[in-house]
Amino acid sequence: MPTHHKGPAPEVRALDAFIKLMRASETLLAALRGPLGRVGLTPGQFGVLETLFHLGPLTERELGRKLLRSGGNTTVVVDNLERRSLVYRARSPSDRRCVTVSLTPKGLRWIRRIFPLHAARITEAMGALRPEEQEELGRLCRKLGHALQEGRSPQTAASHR
Amino acid sequence: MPTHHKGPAPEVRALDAFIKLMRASETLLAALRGPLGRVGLTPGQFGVLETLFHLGPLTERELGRKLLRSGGNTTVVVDNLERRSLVYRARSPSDRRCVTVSLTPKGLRWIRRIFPLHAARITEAMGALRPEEQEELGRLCRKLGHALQEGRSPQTAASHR
DNA sequence: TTAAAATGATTTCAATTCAAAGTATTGGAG
DNA sequence: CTCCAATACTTTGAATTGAAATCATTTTAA
Repeated sequence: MPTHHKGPAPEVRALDAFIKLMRASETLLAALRGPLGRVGLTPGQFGVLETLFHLGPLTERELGRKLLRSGGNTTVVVDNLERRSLVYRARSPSDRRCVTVSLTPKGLRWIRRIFPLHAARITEAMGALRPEEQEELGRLCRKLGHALQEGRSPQTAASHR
Repeated sequence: MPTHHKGPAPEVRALDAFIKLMRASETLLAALRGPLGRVGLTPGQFGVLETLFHLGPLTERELGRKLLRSGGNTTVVVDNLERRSLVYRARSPSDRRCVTVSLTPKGLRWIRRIFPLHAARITEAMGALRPEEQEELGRLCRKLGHALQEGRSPQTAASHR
């Protein structure tokens, strides 16, 4: 059930690939939401914890940029994690505009416990593709994503580096 | 900036492909949200209009299934479109539980005008990949998506048939 | 036929999300 | 030094979401 659109071949091809890409990512996300929800985390919250886990404390701005989320959204998600004592904020002494977000000991324990399960689930899901296929998929997505960021958007903007 | 995770090679490979897939689809979606927003439509609303445009009137259930959205969500999005007189509901006479959603003349004009622009924008974005690459990407995503739906989820579930 | 189960839609609730406006802080130009 | 623009974050408003509960209707089974 690809595109139901009639038009020039390049357009049909592009729409077709686009729809399949969207469906795959939505289906994948849906498959992960269930298990994550069962431990009481949303994908957004998990993303924050995971990023802090792998990269260490970050400012909200850096977090939002890594996760491709707007600033306003980042604030809210961090709010919700802070309410549950999984992360804490500390205003930077050098630049008092910045807020550094860090994992609490509780948050660290949490993500240490959850992440392996999450990784295993992703590995299982991606197992539908052979190793070379996974690599090729990654390569194509990376190429596409990078090309798009050269003509980027306002607030969510991902300046490189 | 791939996975920052150390682990068995298959796991690193899967996580890496996963992240790139997610980023590509999110970046793509972000690139389309701006223009769509400027004409006053959210991606969800656009999805409903487009689906009705290409497939004709559908029940809410069918709509939700096509768009991989929960029933509750479908109701709300259709509510919002109905408020703007872009679609209308009609209870099915044969099975009075079902509600058929159709485009109004106004909705039809709207989607006829918007869709070509949207398609052009997608075509342009996907232009970052060569034609064969687009096809390969589509193939891989389709394979992945289909495999996932064999072990699906509850309410959004995509029962085959 | 009647009771129970299943189905389609809706409502409710909490969280996410973006955009846009607002606030505090910093750093630079005059 | 004093504004002023840029930066980092927060708030507000509207829409999207999924999950779970509810209601009406249909179908099935006893």
